[in-house]
Amino acid sequence: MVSIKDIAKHLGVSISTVSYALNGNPKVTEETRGKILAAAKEMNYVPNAAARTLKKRETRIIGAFLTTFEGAFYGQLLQGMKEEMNKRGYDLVICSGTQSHRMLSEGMLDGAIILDNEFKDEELLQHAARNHKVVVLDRQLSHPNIVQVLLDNKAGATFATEYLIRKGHKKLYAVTGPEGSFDSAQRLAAVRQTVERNAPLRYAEIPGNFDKASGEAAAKRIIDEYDGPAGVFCLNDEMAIGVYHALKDTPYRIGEHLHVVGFDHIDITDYVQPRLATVDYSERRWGAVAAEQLIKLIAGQGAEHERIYVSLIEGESVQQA
Amino acid sequence: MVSIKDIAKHLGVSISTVSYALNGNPKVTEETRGKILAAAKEMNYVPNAAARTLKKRETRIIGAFLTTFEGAFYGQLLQGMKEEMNKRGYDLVICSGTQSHRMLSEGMLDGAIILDNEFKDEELLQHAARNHKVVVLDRQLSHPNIVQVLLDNKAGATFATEYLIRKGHKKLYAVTGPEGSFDSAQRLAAVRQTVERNAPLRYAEIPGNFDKASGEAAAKRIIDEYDGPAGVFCLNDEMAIGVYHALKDTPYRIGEHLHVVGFDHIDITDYVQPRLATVDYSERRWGAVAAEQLIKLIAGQGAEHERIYVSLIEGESVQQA
DNA sequence: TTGTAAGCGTTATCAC
DNA sequence: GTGATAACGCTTACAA
Repeated sequence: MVSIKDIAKHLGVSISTVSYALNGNPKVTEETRGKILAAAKEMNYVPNAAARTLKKRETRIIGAFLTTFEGAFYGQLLQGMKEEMNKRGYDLVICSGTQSHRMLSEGMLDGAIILDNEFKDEELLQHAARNHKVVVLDRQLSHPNIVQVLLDNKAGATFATEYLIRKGHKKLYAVTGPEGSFDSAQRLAAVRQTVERNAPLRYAEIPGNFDKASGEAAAKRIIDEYDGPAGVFCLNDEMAIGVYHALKDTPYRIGEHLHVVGFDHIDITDYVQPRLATVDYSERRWGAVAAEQLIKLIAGQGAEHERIYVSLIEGESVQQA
Repeated sequence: MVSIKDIAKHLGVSISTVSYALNGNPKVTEETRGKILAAAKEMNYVPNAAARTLKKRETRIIGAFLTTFEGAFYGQLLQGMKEEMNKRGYDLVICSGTQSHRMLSEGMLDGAIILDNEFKDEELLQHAARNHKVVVLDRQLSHPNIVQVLLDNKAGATFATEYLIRKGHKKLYAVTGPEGSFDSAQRLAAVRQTVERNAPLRYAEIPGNFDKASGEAAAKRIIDEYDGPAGVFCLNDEMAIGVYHALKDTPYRIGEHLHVVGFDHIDITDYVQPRLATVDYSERRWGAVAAEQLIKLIAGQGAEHERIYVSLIEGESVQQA
């Protein structure tokens, strides 16, 4: 590998001159800079990130941590992050799994955006305590080096539940997310509150997992105990799609027997028949805001907790009771 | 930041002893190792990746390069890669955009998997020439440091086209991918060959872009010139979904006026009505094989070009003509 | 304007 | 079995 030392030797200048020239330091004359740049190109010089990082203690790389790469969910979010980071001279890499946590602790990343509830609070706090910067998208965590950018789950779940009630439904189900999910917990709390406010209503919760399979399972249970039309709020769209799937080979129909609302407005919701009512928000914006706040945090400019607003999209999956 | 030097000082041993202990070198006695490990934990020591990389010239991180994070496509593929890499002690990060190419050239990555046709052949060859290892999923490239793991596009496209023909369709459309796409080019070539073999047929190509919008546009054009049922092979599923969307508010029906086949078997194909016929393959396997070959390449064990086999999934989107 | 040199945190080679 | 010490490639005072 050719290093600045090689260039220096080749040109008979010192390595610091080469370094200055390469970094655009105005101390070096246009002439020498030109020569050095030409030699660098000619010799196929590429800087060594490890050496630079060791010295400067920054990589200009941000990591986004996801629980898994699977699922139709994250595209726009990541794209929003990436564009925002690139604009500001940072690169984004996407990581998943416990193994990858070392990249954070070992200093390969200038900051992290967390959307992975398997990442332990404690680990994040410890990381923050080492003066590293973190944005969390999936929990509340109080530390000067941590900023939250959270969905307005409460508003979304309230909209969805009120929508079912407004349409005259007196029997409601909520299909929940997995145990540790912050989003699920927040949404569920809002559902309960709304249900109480509109008492009396029949209301039951079915534990789900945010995946299609658990949506199907929930649908089966609902059918089993069917005694008239019911409103079903799946706390995310994937599970709602599971409900559609489960009903396919039964006499039960969405928008007639089961009135379904989802959450997330994933692509497929616009394509299923009948169209799924869901809670919408801009994934892209979510990502962009998270990126923006993280960079502010890194730059030492006061970053602030942010909330991403949501809205209800009505659909034919819910009809008047 | 606490370094091995600090630990050494704290314990009154030399830094080399600390390094040996931390790296499990059997030279150091159990006793000293124990002390050192305890001190390291207590002092909150974390190794510095930059320093290690500078010295060892390896990161044990692999990068997968994508054109974009958007689209419902890559989840299983990446998951397959990740699991395979983790098994072998490597980490995977996902990168996108030209900016991120520096991570490759600057040595932050031990290898790369490329699925991004905006990545120039020339750049990859140059990288390979520097003795870096690359697996390409989206092109053919001949170099000892480059291995191809490609979909069997030819088989898939042939299956799809023959399926339409077998169902009695005499008027066929192919909706293509973007200009530079290797997959699109290969699929299209197979379609043409199959069409020729089954002459005479009416056959037209509509340029697409592998996204929904271009599928919708294609559908509009097909409707405009409609003069009887037609078979439409969309060279990927996303465009096929676009066709579904475009027909929604028209009198034309999938499986009646337009008989549609896609490619990729993305999740949504199982959920749309009528179910979309498509070409299936194991994304997960594709990722796993790519990872496996890359690691072989890095280890200097003869890696080989691989082909990922595909199969046709029939669907109600195609009916007898 | 350019050169010298220290140092970033490791690993690894060599003595002891 | 342990300890000095020289690298790895770069940035950046400071000296010339």
